Amino acid sequence: MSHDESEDELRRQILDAAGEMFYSRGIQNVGMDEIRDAAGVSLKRLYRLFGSKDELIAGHLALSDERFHAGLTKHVDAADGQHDKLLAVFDWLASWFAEDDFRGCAFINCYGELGATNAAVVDAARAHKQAVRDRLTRLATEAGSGDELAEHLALLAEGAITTAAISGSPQPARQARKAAATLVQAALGAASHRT
Amino acid sequence: MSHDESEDELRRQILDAAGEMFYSRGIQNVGMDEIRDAAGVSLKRLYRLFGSKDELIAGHLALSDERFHAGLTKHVDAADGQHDKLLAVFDWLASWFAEDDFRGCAFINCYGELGATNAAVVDAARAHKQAVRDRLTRLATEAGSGDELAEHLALLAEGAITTAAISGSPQPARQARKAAATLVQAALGAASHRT
DNA sequence: ACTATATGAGAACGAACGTTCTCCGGCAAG
DNA sequence: CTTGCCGGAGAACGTTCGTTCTCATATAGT
Repeated sequence: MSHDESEDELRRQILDAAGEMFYSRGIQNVGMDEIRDAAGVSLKRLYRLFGSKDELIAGHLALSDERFHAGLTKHVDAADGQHDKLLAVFDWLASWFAEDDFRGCAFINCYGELGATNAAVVDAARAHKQAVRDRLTRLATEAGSGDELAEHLALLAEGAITTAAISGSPQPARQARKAAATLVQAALGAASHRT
Repeated sequence: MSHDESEDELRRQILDAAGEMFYSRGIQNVGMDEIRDAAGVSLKRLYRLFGSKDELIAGHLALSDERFHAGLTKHVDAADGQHDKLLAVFDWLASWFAEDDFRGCAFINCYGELGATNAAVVDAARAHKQAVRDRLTRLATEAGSGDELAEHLALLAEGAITTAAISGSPQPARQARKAAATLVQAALGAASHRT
């Protein structure tokens, strides 16, 4: 019952290797043999820990979601003021888009490729996007606005992600930020006039 | 040099059949044999007309682009006033999202699946998205605003497409329209105050 | 009628892939 | 040292798929 590395460490190591290849090349363009090589484990171990490629995909999406929220939290927490915290979301997008291996949203890419045949992928994508909207709703509420502003900002962020991916430029983050500032101004300005 | 059906008709017939399957199921989940069956042609004819699956993919994207612009034109032309023409874009999105086989943007789905291995797909997606932004820029200019508003509306539209696909609801079109109205108001209101 | 070309139906081929199996070496227990 | 189990390396298997080939048939030209 004792190993050189714990099963959790191995799982993480495999998900790291597989995830990077899944994201950069598309899931169906990565074979289990390549994952075995990149992770430095045997096929037997790989299948003992994950059972099937579909489980690996599910794990990859779970890890992506985790990292997404961690990165977002870090940027938002660093901003001062509830107004700025809302806009910090878009600053975080800018830094994400500037990463040299940026290739859009893992969930959207996965949805396009596998959504029609793998229900778990659709569920994971839906849950992830819903969680993002929920976070924006919380931020908007704390800033004194409501659901509607949050949904609008979510649409801007979503659009910026795919536009940045396809155009290959990080600029959409800045444009989205500017549009977001206008919407925040319109929403909070109106609210503060009322109070 | 005479056939029952012209080569152009056959090409269209094949692209229709292939395109529907590509879009609904993902490209790598559709085999050439299935396309042959659905289009009712022989493999030989299929390969004479297209040469390879990659050419079929390129043709599919070209046809998707054509239909996209035709549908958009129809909706925008039906709107009265340059202000309403800008917002008509989002009404058109709403009717698109309500189609029962709606599954997001063919270009984005294709990009996620094949972008890393097929440069033609990336080029087609980039060109398509750029063309959409150009159209919005034209509409925004005619409405008396500039590039910036057009980029912002493009981000909203883009975000609405993927959000509608993944959430499975057409509602993002309405939300995007509302946000767009706010942005248009802010941009044109400011402009008209200046004049 | 005869030849030559073209076509359709589908078999065949070669590669890739997910998954399982074989074989062998190492190691712990007795 | 022997025995029995566990794990690694990778061969093997069965399937799928893009593409090409075979062969029988139909048709056009002379």
